[in-house]
Amino acid sequence: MARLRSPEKRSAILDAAVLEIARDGLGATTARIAERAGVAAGTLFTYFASKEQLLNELYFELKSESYARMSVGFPHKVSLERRAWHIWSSYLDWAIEFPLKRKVSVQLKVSDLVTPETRERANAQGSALKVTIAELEERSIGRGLPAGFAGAAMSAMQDAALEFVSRQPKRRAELVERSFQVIWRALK
Amino acid sequence: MARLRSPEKRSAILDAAVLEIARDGLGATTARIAERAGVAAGTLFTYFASKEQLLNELYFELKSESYARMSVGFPHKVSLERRAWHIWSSYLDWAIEFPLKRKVSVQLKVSDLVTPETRERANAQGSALKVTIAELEERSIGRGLPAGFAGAAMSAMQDAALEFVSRQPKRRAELVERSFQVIWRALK
Amino acid sequence: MARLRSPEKRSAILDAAVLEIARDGLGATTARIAERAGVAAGTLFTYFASKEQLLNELYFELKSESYARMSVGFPHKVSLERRAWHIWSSYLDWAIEFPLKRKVSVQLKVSDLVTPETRERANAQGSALKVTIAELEERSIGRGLPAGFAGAAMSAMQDAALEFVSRQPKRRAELVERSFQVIWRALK
Amino acid sequence: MARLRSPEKRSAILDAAVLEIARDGLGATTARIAERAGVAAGTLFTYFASKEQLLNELYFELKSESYARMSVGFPHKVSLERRAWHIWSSYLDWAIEFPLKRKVSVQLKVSDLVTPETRERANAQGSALKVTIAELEERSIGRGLPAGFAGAAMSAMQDAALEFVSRQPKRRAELVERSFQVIWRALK
DNA sequence: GATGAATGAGGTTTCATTCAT
DNA sequence: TATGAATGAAACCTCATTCAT
Repeated sequence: MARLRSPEKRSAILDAAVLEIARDGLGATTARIAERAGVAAGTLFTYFASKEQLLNELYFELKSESYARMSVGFPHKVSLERRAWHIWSSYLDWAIEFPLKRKVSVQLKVSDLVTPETRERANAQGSALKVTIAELEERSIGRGLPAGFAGAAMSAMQDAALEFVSRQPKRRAELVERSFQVIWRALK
Repeated sequence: MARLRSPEKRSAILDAAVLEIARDGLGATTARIAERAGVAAGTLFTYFASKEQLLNELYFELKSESYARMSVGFPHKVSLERRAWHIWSSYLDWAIEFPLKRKVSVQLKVSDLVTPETRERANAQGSALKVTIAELEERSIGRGLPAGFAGAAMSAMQDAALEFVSRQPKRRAELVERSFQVIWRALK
Repeated sequence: MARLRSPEKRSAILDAAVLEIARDGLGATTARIAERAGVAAGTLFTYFASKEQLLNELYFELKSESYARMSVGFPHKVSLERRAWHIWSSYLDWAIEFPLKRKVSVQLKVSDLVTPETRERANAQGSALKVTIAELEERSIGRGLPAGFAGAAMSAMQDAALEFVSRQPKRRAELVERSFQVIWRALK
Repeated sequence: MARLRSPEKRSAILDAAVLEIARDGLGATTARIAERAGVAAGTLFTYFASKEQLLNELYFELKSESYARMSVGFPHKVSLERRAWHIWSSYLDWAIEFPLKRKVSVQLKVSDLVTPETRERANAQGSALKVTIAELEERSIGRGLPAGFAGAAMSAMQDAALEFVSRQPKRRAELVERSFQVIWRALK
């Protein structure tokens, strides 16, 4: 119930959780997570009050991490297409580099263990991208689609693209680009 | 002759599983599933050898059902766009009508409990749609995208669309149509 | 609860029980026994009221069978040593010929599932051998050993001998004879 | 440091197992064993990975204990007969003193739950007795009996003797001695 | 704070037995 | 009588969480 005596230990637990959940699903045990993190079973609970809380924090961290990646070097002053491309490619880079993190992120997203509050906190992280997303949204709305649809569509299409990149890693650069062309044609 | 294994009981168990998994995730207990199905705890195991097998069969059934819905009244001889529209709208109709079934289907898809064999068997069900999908595929391939990408993209975009339909049920018809326009523009 | 519509079926169940118990111990399931016997699970219970009763009857049958083997061709009018040798060798012949039956018989003997009544009924079968045993007993008693000791000692030594015969089947005849010499020297 | 695994608790579980198995056979439940040992059901599994393992360790401990008893005060430098007598009487003392332990030991020996590895480990304990046993063996081998037979014969005869001691406890000392005379006459 | 043994509710699955067919 | 699906108690074992050390 206390907090953060050692940030390294906290990170170790979260990293271990990714590996264990990737292997065993959300049923991954706290005991195994702790063991892989190199801490005792009980220690886990000094950093996270419960397994559910651990899972929520993990979701938040993963989302934060991917948003951070998209924000790095974000080109604020270029054309909408160039900015969309930045989002598209930098997210895919992250997802390709850390496939387990992405896998776990998806599992958590789909599950009911992650609370609405956590989802909201997580989404709030992407502030750097908001202007760009907003511009895309306006176009969508202009076509009668609800707010948020453009972002959801991009995200969905990225999931599809990732499937194929993971099967043909050598065509990675090409696939990332071509798939962007598809979504861009859809949204522009 | 003794009592025969009844298809109704099997269905009751599968239906109950949908409700319980929708509420509790894949951790839903066999005891509760059995109870909701109106059978004894042990009876569940005369119909499904294990919980894992139950889950696999459930995935298969849900996929079959959605494919069946798309196949009903499929217009084999109309334009590609009209056929794509049929698939688009009939799947969304099913998903909107049975939101829990779709939710559970997604949970199962993401999980590792569903074996590759089951996934393959399930996919093999959609034969009626193959010609149409194949035509869409050809276009994708023409643009340097791998086989299967068009189908995956449609499926991903449908997931996105569903989010919004569930939030604004009254705009259902409109949203289904507009979102089709988006994906069609992307793939055509 | 009824009885013996078909003696063949009864035998088939008992035979199947031997095989299953030899493999799985007394925890062998009635379902598997029935299956191996070629009858339905429920049928077993028209021949034996309960698993416990089946086990008791099985013990009785196995004992009867081994006693029967010892009684066949029993030489009533020869020397005590020759009669003891008949008992010794004919029992070992049976045990060597049906190792699973002997194994199961031992498991049952040691267990508490077999009631005193069954044990008594079973022992009562060996009437043909009584005169011989009685003569051996007298000698034992003469030496201050209690009634029954000679029989028990023979039986115990046979168990020991069987271990070795099963490991070196080729020396069977020799081992049977030598071990008899050992016990005979002890009891004569 | 956390609580350490306590040898007392381990012993308590093994002791409880003896009592429960003596009463209910190998089907004795882990829950009851734990309860009688005064620990929670789950605790049993921090000391023994599974019921099967518990049973194997129990067999080993019981064998060790009886070997230990035979080794105490073992007279290495007296005649073979005197040494054999020591083994004979000290084992019977142990078996008479702890009839349930002996009963359970027999049940385990007969069952297939005890692995060959455990049996071997258990037998390896009796090293102090090896010289004596070896001398007895030589005599047996001299008479054409296989190695190990003398030990098996003694053991078998002890089982027989125990039956009678348990029925007539008052004649204990006498029966132990007389039965030794029987086996000694057989083996000398 | 860190540890890991202890807890005990609860999970999946088995199985002897019953009973509708 | 024979069948085998149905039953539900109970078995073994797991695991999130607590707490003595």
